[in-house]
Amino acid sequence: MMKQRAPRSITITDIANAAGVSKSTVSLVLKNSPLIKAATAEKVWAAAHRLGYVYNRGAANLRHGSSNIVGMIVNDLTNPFFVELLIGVERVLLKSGFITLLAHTAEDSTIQNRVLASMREHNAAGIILCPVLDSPADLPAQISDWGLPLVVVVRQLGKLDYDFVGSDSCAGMHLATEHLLSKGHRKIAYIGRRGGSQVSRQRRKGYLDALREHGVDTEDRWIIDAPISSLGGQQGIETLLGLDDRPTAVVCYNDSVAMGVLHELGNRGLQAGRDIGVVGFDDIAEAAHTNPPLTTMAVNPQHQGELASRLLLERLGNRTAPPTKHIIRPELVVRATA
Amino acid sequence: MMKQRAPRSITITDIANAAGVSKSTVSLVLKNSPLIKAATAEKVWAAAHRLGYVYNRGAANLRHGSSNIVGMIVNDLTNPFFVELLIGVERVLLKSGFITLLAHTAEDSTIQNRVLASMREHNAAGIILCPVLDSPADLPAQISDWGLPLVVVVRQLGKLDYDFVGSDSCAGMHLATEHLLSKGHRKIAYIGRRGGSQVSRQRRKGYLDALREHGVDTEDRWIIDAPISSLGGQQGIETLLGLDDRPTAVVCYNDSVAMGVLHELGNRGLQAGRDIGVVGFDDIAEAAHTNPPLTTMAVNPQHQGELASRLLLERLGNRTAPPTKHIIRPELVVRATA
DNA sequence: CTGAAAGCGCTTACAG
DNA sequence: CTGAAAGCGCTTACAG
Repeated sequence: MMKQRAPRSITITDIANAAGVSKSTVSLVLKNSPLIKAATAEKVWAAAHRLGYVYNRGAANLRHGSSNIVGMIVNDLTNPFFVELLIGVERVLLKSGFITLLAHTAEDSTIQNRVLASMREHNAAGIILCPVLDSPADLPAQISDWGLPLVVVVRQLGKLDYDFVGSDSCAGMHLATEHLLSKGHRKIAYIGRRGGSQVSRQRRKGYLDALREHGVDTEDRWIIDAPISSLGGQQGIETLLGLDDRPTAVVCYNDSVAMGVLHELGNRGLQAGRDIGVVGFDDIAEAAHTNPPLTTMAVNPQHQGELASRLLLERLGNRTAPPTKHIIRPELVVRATA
Repeated sequence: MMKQRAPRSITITDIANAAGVSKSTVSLVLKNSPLIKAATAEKVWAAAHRLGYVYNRGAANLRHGSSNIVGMIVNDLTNPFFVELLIGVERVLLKSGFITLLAHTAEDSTIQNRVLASMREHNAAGIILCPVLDSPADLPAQISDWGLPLVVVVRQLGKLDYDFVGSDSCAGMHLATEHLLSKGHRKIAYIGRRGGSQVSRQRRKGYLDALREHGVDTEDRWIIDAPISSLGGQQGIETLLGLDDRPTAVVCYNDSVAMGVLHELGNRGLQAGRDIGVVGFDDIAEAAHTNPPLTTMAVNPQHQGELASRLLLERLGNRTAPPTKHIIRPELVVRATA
């Protein structure tokens, strides 16, 4: 393999000279303009290939003041939910001729700000943002004021006056809890974040509402404040099992938490579905392959990713249309844990 | 929130006018050149902030013929191994002022080619590539010939005459198999791809070598050809359990496969570690939280990602240095499954 | 210490 | 149907 300093690259001027036409003509040919005579176009293409021409998208972007780069900002790639979301986003973007500038904030708002600034400097065509937990409510407005088309995913920030794709956490948890209720459970615990984000509050609210509507009491001790992760699930179920008045079922903030619960149950020789009911939220791909397979609420993250990209693409076409919201209604997927 | 057409953006010319200096001076100030008098610099910064200036990195890149975009091409984000790798890559790149253009090929070489071309058009500073399975052996040479600095990760392609970060699959599987041997197992199966990539062959070779060296026979039927996924693991162990002469342990191509095995075992009321030995490969984060916790070979994907970025950064600084290879030696992590 | 000028590689009116 | 010219926002010698 030859390693070498990148030689001065071939430009449309080189092609123009080689083909005996003007730069303008070359430019027109490259974008398949119908203005150009077929014979001329052929000559130009031939020269371009012969010279090994590579289109310089940066230069073109500078000239016409736009770009085909979309910034995707994700807070937690450690959670498969967001990976599936990303895959959905990437797929439709690529198909539409866009390319994805990815940033992972790891729930750190300093990184989020830095990354946003960087995407702005790179003149991104638009942003798909899954904001970090403590994002200011006016972040969407701010980004819009920069002139950057934006779609927010998963986590709502303040009032929904921007394009948004997410799921109905409250309705989902309501359904999940009712499923447990319908299976005869009356002592139903919850593992998730107590305070914090809208999503957290909505999910807990769905759980609480369902219990109340069915006249079922809950113990405050059964509502566990734990990190949103497999580890959080482990700790949560550990606490619950240590109680003298144990719940018979538990609804988990999401599948990651539920997987932690399943794991800890397994450690203790207990089995979800037989010894204790467990339901998750998200229906990530692994949920079908846990042990035992997880009953959960499907929100189709990949589809949400696709929706988000399409929304952004539409927004690119019409900057002044009123904002669109896609709120996925979660669907119960009954497997073995409840 | 005000939605509006992006107004003509503020440029250094605007700042120059506002601050009463020349464009050249503004440019120098923006890059903190020591040439400029402090008082002048201050005046310029003030004007820049007042006007809400945003640096146009594309224009700068065009002018000085470089960029701070690094292309990262990943074949399977569905496998947490690659996500951890990506996180490592992203972290050091961001810290060094670079930004990651991500592409997910989903093991499709058409997408890989398209994405490579796109990154070239975007004038990426360099590429970190985890190639799809059927990539041509001369792909690294080709990319280098384009003048694009490259580091290949995980999967070696042809001869190693390029920067590379990966792990020693053969040694790793050798260790994994010896661990099982040391636990008294003599009937040891393997679940992975039979043909295919270098990595596949190396892993199988490590397994076979270890058995041979210890004078232990294997049955051809115990070497299962299965997809590299949780599902593949399920299918593999299903086949093995259906045999009249069952193995007592199984070494898995990677943790995803092992997790499938664990799951299927659970379905049948069997327990890894007690009823059958299981060892994985990669030590992804979940491996510590499977049920039971997975014994596996640690190769620290996040660290590999960091190494890859650093290698690329070094390569950017010196295009002619001889290629560097980092081959991680896998380490046995004994947990509960063997 | 600062400014005038040229140019990175492209596109876009405008002529003809 | 094609070409000459201007310009996107920046940086880089070169003067002074």
